[in-house]
Amino acid sequence: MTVSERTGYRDVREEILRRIREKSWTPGMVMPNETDLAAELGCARATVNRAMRELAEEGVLERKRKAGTRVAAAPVRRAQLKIPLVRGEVEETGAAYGYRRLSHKIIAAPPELKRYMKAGEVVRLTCLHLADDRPYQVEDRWISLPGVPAARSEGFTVVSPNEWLMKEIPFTDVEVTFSAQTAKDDVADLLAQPKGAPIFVTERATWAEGVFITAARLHHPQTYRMTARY
Amino acid sequence: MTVSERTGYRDVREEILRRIREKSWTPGMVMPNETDLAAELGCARATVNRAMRELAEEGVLERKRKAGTRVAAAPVRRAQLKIPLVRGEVEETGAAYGYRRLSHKIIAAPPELKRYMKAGEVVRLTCLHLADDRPYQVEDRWISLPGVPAARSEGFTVVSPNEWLMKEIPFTDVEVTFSAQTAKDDVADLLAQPKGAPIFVTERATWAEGVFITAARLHHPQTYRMTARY
DNA sequence: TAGATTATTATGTCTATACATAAAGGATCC
DNA sequence: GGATCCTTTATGTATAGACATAATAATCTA
Repeated sequence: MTVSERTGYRDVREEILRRIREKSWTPGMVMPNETDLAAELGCARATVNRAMRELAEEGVLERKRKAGTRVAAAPVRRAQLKIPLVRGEVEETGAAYGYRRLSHKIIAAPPELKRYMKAGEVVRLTCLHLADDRPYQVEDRWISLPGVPAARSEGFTVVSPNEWLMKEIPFTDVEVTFSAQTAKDDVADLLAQPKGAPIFVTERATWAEGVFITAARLHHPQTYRMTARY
Repeated sequence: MTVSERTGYRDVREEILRRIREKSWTPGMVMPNETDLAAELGCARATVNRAMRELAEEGVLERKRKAGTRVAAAPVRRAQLKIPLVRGEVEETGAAYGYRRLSHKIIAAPPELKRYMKAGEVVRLTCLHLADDRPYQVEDRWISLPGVPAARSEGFTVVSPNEWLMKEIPFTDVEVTFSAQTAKDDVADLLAQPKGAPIFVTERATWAEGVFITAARLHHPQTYRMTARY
């Protein structure tokens, strides 16, 4: 038989959460230190450390050297948000993905990008992403030419800027913002929505090693949903 | 002087990202195993393990036992999304937080909750959250009485359901969904928005140890923004 | 040859130990 | 009283070694 399950970091994690729910440990309260808790639960300190560290990353615990670990008093939970590529998003629904470039020009960086780059040229694109030939998303895109010189000679007629950039400069740092907005007339037309329809807008800015690469504004028809689970 | 910085997991992390950006390692490609990379970089396997594990959690790498680690081919990046309490959200802007209960009754679980609970009663609430006496968010809330019996005797006139629940049942499991919707007339009125204004809607469902606790639908005026960074 | 069995391998995790480091708390000095 | 230094403490991280486990590859068997 020899059951003898030993306590792993998941067990420690669950035990901590259980004690919080049982109110043995209440928000704001300092909990035992790693060494003591490890001794109590019969495992190594590293095991307790991993459990506590992960819970702190999720916003459940607050940790400070010397001061110890406490249950978060005003918890700001942190969820993992999956950010797929448009193609993946469309294909997951079983639909066929389609892409169409609407406009393409090279211009001086407009004032809206001032936050990201002061001077220099950008590739300015508007694109349409399709699901089974029906409009799915309208994309406004700016690509920094100082940041991505190779973008000058690319037409983006076949490959979408997102996918091209993924191949060219993978795994950048990203900032994402979501908001609900009223469709401007042109966007509403493209998405086959009535004028003034609510639009779920995703704004993205990306950097590679501190250098600004690209900004995008993605417009989804109002049925769009974004899910996070934690 | 004795500089002799030793390579920590952050260094390994950066080194991996650098090689991907340099295209030494390309998407889909199998990269060296932990043991080899540790030897090459002059650190312990556990150090490489932590770096690789975290990158896999962020969606940059894909790992499988025996098969090894590869650069994600169709990466689904994962961002950390901060989910604060309404009060914190409001107070962060420097405004004074206010709360008003609009309606309160106990009813049988409506069909919209079928996904979460089949039978039993719920506390059905609508509330208004204020920033400096101006409407900030309209909340539709359902609390499962089988899940939270104590909610039956609570009036929620002073403390908002969110905060009451936080104290009563802290640190539950949550599922969040965001969408853009058109304001229904009553919600538009409450938020002092024109009819048909776009609304950013957050839907939340929470469980504690597998038991359904509560569902909420939070309506923000269209200016609302949600930011994730990664 | 198809299917079941076994070996191999890379990741997943735990342990004990060590040292680094941030920060609280106390001691000291003016 | 208040600024400065020192000590203590809990977390943060690195390491070597061990065993567990999933999944592939190789082997054997009917």
